[in-house]
Amino acid sequence: MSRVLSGKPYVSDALRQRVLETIRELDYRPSRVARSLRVQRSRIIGLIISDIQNPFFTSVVRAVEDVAQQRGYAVFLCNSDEDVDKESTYIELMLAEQVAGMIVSPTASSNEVYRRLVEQRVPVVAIDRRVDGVPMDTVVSDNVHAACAVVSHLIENGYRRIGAILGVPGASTGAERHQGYVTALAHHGVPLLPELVRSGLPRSQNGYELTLELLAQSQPPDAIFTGNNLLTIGALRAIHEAGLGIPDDVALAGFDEMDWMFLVKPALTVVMQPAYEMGQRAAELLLERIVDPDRAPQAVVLQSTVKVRESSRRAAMRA
Amino acid sequence: MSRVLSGKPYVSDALRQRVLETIRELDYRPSRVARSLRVQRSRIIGLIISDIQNPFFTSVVRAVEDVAQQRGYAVFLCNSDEDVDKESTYIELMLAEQVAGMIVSPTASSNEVYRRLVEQRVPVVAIDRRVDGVPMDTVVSDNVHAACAVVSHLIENGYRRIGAILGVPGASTGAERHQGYVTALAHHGVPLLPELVRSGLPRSQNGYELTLELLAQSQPPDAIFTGNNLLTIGALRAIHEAGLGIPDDVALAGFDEMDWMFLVKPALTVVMQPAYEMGQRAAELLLERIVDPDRAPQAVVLQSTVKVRESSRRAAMRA
DNA sequence: CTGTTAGCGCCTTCAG
DNA sequence: CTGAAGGCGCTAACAG
Repeated sequence: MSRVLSGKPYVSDALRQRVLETIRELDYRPSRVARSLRVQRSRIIGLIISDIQNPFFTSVVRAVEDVAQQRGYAVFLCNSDEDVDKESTYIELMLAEQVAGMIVSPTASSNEVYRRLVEQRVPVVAIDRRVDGVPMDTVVSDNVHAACAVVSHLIENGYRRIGAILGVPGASTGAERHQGYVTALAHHGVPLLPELVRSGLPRSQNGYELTLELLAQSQPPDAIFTGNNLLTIGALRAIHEAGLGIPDDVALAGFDEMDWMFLVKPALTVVMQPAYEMGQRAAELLLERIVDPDRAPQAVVLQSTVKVRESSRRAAMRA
Repeated sequence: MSRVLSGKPYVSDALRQRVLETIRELDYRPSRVARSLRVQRSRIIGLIISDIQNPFFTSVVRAVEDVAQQRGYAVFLCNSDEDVDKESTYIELMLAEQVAGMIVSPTASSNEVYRRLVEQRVPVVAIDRRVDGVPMDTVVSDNVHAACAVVSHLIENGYRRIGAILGVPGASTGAERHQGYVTALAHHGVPLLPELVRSGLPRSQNGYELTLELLAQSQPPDAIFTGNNLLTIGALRAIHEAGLGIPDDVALAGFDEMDWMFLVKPALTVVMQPAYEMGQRAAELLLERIVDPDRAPQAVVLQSTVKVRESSRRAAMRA
């Protein structure tokens, strides 16, 4: 019976038929649980993302699912909600469920859990964010470069008081995008104004509040760079509510997965991360590592797309 | 040992301490797989949604996760991608994984799989969409009424050629929202123009294409009702790209989970479903049914929020 | 209170 | 090629 199901050879056709028929009659379905217990490994990939409401991650999910399904794996998805404790709890849970491996977008760039996973040869891939000091498979995008390109474009269009709203620097994405911003300013000889830089957890509500803070200053910025999808949508809302026009009163440029900014046409420049490709690459890396747990760790850096809109009237005037 | 872990009584404190210490020393972690095999049931809730990229469902996911976590359950999420076969496959998978129960947003309103689940006493709750002819727990929103309210508001603001872009009628949401649209027209004595009604899978690309179709007609609509989040965003994009103003060239009203329409201020009216509450209720119903598999099925209908913006100049003129 | 044991359903191995 | 048996890690039941 077992041999028939697992497609093993050495079974006569007659017996095979008989077994197949009985299976149908009894509406028998194999227990994956028992199988997992026996082989000490399931056909499940764990995917732990830090915010299921962020379209970047939903694209990642779709990609991982597509690759996994194609290779006969199911995906077990958890949402750590930018909470390190939840993240660790879910990792434990995945372990207890005997997942074949996991893909995680780490909430913080240092977390001892990952060292243990790697040492215990648990297949694991970090996506979107790096983990410091642990040699593991990683898929990220070119954050420094993309942020630098966007901010440079603002500068080249005549903006000088450029505010920044970034994710918390605990995650590598926040730190790297901040670095890109600083680099762009330095490169063009534009002074860095610390009072125009804010950071918070990457949620649209924070983007909204931090933008209002910037706009309320006695000398508000003439442009704002947003270092994350959700911060962007929050900033957009704040600027609209403040009754300001984009880009004439204040320009806006930054990360945008859903093309929100181009939809409402206020942005000079947006960055789109290759979310789907990142998810695919992560899933592929994971499957490779499941096959060969001792392969050397790989770090994949994918390129973001920087979309530039023709400059606005005001931008043209300034230039 | 087992008794200590499961918090059973009848264990001396001395022994309990000794066991606890040994557990720590060995870094022992119980296998949920073995446990599931033994008790023939896991502490996992299966959640099968039809589109992970739809913000409505991501809210549902968050809600289900929150309730589940609070009650000691983990959530196993799958994305059926509006594909009946994927949906059935995932249901089988959940069964094979011995989930404690599942919450599903059914892709089609008739699917024999659900009858079997209910007959076999598998705890299952339908969310967002109804399944015909199977007595099961269901959580939906007041689609007919909400759609009717939105369309009525358009009519009361002077619009007469009101187009509609709806999800496929196979899902109960599409059918019910269509009915709300028809009811509103009839109630106000406005003729139903079949050439202004379109439907497709609820994806933004479809909203985009169907809107362009409506706008390309020799007598285009003066307002469009969109029966789904993603269709709304697609319609918004199409209207923008066509260079038309909202609501002066064409008004837009419909379902919108993310407040996109109010963000860009073109909408007269939007409907927001109580996504989070729906998820909560579904999770609660499921947990109740897990406890008592023989309880009578409940159908919960939650109320949507209809947000009305002050009418635009043109709307005021018309009225 | 504590120690032992059977068996959940599967896969692998070994014997026929 | 086919049948039988052991054991994955756990819990429930039973015996001390």
